[in-house]
Amino acid sequence: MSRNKRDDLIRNALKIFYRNGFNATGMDLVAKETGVSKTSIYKHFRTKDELILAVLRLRDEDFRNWLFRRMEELADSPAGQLLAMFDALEEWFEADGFQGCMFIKASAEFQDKDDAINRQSYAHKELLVDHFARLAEASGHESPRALARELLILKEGAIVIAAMSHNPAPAREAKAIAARILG
Amino acid sequence: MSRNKRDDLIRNALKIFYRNGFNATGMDLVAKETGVSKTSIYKHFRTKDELILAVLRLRDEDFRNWLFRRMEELADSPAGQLLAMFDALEEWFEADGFQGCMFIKASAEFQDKDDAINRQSYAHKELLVDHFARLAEASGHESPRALARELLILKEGAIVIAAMSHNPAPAREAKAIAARILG
DNA sequence: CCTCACATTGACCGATCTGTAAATATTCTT
DNA sequence: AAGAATATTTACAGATCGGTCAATGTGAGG
Repeated sequence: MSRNKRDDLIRNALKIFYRNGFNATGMDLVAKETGVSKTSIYKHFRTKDELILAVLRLRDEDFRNWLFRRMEELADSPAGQLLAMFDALEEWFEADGFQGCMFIKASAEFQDKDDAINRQSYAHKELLVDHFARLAEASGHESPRALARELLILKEGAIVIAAMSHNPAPAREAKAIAARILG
Repeated sequence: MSRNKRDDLIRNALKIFYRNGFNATGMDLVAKETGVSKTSIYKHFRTKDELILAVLRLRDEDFRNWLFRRMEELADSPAGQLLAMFDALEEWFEADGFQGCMFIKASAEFQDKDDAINRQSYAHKELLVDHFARLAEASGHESPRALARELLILKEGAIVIAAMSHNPAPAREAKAIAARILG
């Protein structure tokens, strides 16, 4: 299987897991929907967990690329970008197929502290904080790390409530808070 | 089975589902750990989903009772109680067996918009908002509902990050934000 | 003590779970 | 084109899934 086909497999598996959940999705369904037989899948991933980890790596890249680029498109200054994050989130919440944060859901289903899926899910959040902290520092804020962690809390809270309520409003509500702590 | 035994069953099932997850916990395990045979369980709950709904009803009562009482114990004024919520959360995050919010996890595993489990999970959050809004109104705040929704976002964000990172710090960080928007 | 209603049980059902083995296509090298 | 190496498939294994049934245990009323 070429690298390309393997990437297609991961990308298709991502859609299925995001739509259906991890434990609720059997490998038979993954095989059927991706058009790749189970044996071939297991040639490249020793276990279902390894496939999930590969899916989460792809999701991490995709999501950070999308979010950071969108923040740049929506604002010029670092502080403006941090605020614009919530506009980007609102677009996401309104998009077809929005089902909440894949990492929160992965962490919820694989909640063992030492589970690789759990650790990798939190690593994604740490990468977000790193980026927020860089922007906060560039904007001349004192204690950029603390600000970055506060923004992460706002972002995750907005995602969780938007996903549960099927309503994008939490993006604006979180933005209102962010505007106050950024000003 | 007496009402008492039925309640015991629900309470024990709660512990198992909270520790193990919903889809990952089979009814055979529930039967074994509660000491009640599967047939007896299914006499009282027609499906696993109905048992889960009963578990979530109990959790809703338990959690709101605990949180609201703890807020009252920690502060007198309505505004003080809203701020003290984050101290109560910190205690929860530090407690043995803390595994995040059961409703967020239920919503993550049963994400269908029309799923009863999903709707009941969000209903719990709405009850929290109602209480926050009453306190916000009693504290003389303008737009108490908006403030209540903002506090909910802070609370959920703190829970999610605390659960993923196995670190209670988000409680203090969320409290710092709350102090600013309450002042 | 006997009976009847009910609670509870171990065994079981078909479906589905993750993962694998043997057999078949396909591709690459020479 | 021949043969080695690699991909892929079908079929299946053993375990577990949610849920059920026939048989047993139990307690109250006569």
